[in-house]
Formats: sequence, structure tokens, C-alpha cells
Amino acid sequence: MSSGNPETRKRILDSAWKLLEAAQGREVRMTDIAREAGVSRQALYLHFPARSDLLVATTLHIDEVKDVDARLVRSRSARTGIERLDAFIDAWGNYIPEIYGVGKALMIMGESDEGAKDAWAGRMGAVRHGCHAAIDALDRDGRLTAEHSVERATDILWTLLSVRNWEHLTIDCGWSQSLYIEKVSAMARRLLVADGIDG
Amino acid sequence: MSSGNPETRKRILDSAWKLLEAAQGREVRMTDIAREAGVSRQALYLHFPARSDLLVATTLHIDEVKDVDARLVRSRSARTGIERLDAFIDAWGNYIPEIYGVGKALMIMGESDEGAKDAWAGRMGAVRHGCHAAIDALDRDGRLTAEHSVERATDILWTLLSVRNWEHLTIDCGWSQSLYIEKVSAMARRLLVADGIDG
DNA sequence: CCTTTCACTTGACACTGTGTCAAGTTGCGA
DNA sequence: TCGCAACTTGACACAGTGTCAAGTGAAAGG
Repeated sequence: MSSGNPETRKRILDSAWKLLEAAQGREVRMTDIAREAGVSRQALYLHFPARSDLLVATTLHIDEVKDVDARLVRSRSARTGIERLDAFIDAWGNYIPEIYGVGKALMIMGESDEGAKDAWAGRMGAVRHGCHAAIDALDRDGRLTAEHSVERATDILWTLLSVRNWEHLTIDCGWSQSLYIEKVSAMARRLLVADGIDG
Repeated sequence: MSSGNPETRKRILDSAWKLLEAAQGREVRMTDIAREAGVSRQALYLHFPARSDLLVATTLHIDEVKDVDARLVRSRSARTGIERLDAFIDAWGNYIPEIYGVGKALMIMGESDEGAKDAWAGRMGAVRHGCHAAIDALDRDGRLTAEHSVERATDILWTLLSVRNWEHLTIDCGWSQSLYIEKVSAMARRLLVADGIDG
């Protein structure tokens, strides 16, 4: 998977992270990352076979540093379905801005590169899994609206929580992050929870 | 805006349309469009200064051929706000698959080309305008939910009806076009219309 | 009949960014 | 002192966009 000095590897990942975050995923070239990391452009290819591999490794690096698992503990240990739904939206919704830069770069690459596309689809598949678990919990409590099947409800929550929707609401519509979380939570309840908005 | 024979121009636009629709916006080069139209690659640049201009012209060409205005008549002449909301979702929601190929190409280009980005943003601004009109109509009838202001409600409808969401629900989740329309209409009502789902 | 002009063709080329290749260089451990 | 691992250096292939200059062919007009 990777040859070379682990410290160099980490420097490359940190540089990619920094630049992609600053540029929100756009126009960050291999040359830029190499310069930022203080290594030659070719050193990048010694550590990562292709740009898409570097981007994927960067998302995993961020997951590790930001401890994504710890963020999901509250969601996984929720007692009720509604609690689980809220906790999941809070965890994932607040994680999106942290990985947006790298994610965006991967999304852009995915339009032309099959490897990048699959990698991003894999990450989003994990999010769908989280959505599914929340819907299942809701269903077990008998609080899932009768209007949708579990699969359809999962599709709806997954779509509501997509990075594209976060992008649209915060960047295109100008919503603050806290407004985003508040409104999206309310929308999820309205769309998915039977009878009303009580917790 | 364009020199040269209008018939050649039309042949280029039709070719671009055909290829972009078939490829769903991906990997259609200037060379491919030229070959399909039976002209030289350079002829394209005599008619359109850049690829983004050709893409924008193609969307406008489709609007003309598909008579987008006629599709919106039912929405504009609706008597009630709810009728207007339904008619707008029906009109726009069913128009998305028709422009998806070219729209996708423009969206992809917009990630790196400022001209393409602005052009697409302009088209989407028109959609937002339609959303705003529907929300206004709902508000005048006193049927807009108290939960959101007119602006926020417009943001929500605009996001719900985004091309990205259509893409996510139909392509990634596998929903049929009719299911998409049905579910999105129901979601819009649930999120935006006060007390229930009656028309 | 000759000339001009328009619409297009032909072929070459600059530019950007990714990825590859081959030949160094440097430092460290056996 | 040998040899290897990690990295550097510089050249190059490739794809796709966009530019440039010269050429062709047909039609319009003096």
C-alpha cells in the first residue's frame, strides 16, 4: 500500500489536508502538495500510486485524527430511535464541514476517475449504513412514519444528509452550520417520525 | 455571439445534445461533437468561443425545443398555492431528466471553469425564482407552515428540487422517475404546507 | 470573367496537469 | 566499504482545450 518513511507519508497527508481544506477541494495539484510537504513531486508517487489514492488516504487520515468513531458513540448507544436519529444527524452533520475540502476534491475527481468515484461511493456507503441503523431503530420503536418502507426512509435520510445538500444549504443558501443542523434535524423528524415532533 | 451558418450551428447544438444525453454529461469532447456534427473541430470554435459557451447554448437550445415555458403554464396559472406547488414540482421535476446530460457536463465544468459555474448558477437561479413564487403563493393562502420564513422555505424547496437530489434519488438510490415525483411532492407538502396533506 | 468574401478545413502548436522512467544522491546499518 | 532505502532531478508521453495561419470552395457582385 505504501513504501517509504511513515513520517514523510504523514507530512504529505497533512499538507494535502491543509491545502484541500483551504481551497475547499479545488485546484490543488500534486505539485502544490509536494511543495507544501517539502518533498519532490515524485516522492508523492512513491507513497501513493495516484492522486485518487492520496485523496482517499487523506480522508482516512482525517478520520483517524478527528476520531470519527468517538463521535458516533452517542448515536450507537442511544436508547430510543429518535435519540439515535438526532445523535446521528448531529455527529455526521457536524463532521461534513471537517472533511468537505478533501471530499469535494474526491467528488470532482470521481466525475472522471473510476477509482476516485468508487472510493467516495464507499465512504458514502458507510454513511448510508448509519442512516439505515437510525431508521431501523426508529422502526423498532414503532415511530417510523407509515408513509415509507425502511428502505425508502433510509434513501430519504441519506439524501437529506448528503454532502451535496450540506453544500447547497450552507454555501449556496448561506445557512450557518448551526441553522443547518437545526433545520435538517427538524426536517428529518417531520419526514420520518410518526405523529409530530416530540422527543 | 455567433458567426457562421445558423444551420451548422443547429447541427452542432443537436450533436452536443445527443452525445451529452447519451453519455449523461461525461467524457464528451469537442472532437466528438465535431465528428458527430460532420464539421471540423475548429468550426466549433468559430461558432462558440469556448466549450462552456457551447454547453450553455445547448441548454438554451433544449429549452426552446422542449418548450420549457409551455410546461410552466399550469404552474403559473394555478389558483391555489398548493396547486401551484404541485404543478411546479411536476413541471421542473419532469424536466430535470431532459436536461440532465447537458446540465451534468456544465456542473462538472463549473468545478474548474468560472464561466460554466456562473452559467449553471444562473439557470439554477431561475429555478429558485420558481420555488419562491410557489412559496409566495402558499404564503398568500395562509398555508405555509409557521416553522419557516418565506426565504427559508424557498431554500428548502430549492434544495429538495436540486438536480443533485434528483441524481442521488434516481441514480444512486434507484428510484423510478414516477416514484421520484410522487415522493418529492409528498415531502414538499409535509415540510412546507401547514396542517396535513389535503389539497 | 474576375475578384472578393464568407464559411469552413487543415495541420501545427502552446499550455496544463497527471503519471512514468531512468539515472543520480545521501545517509545509515551491516 | 558495500549496499540498500528513501528521496531527488529532469525528461518525457499523453489527453484535451484553445489558438493561429494558410488554404479551399462556392456564391455574390462589379
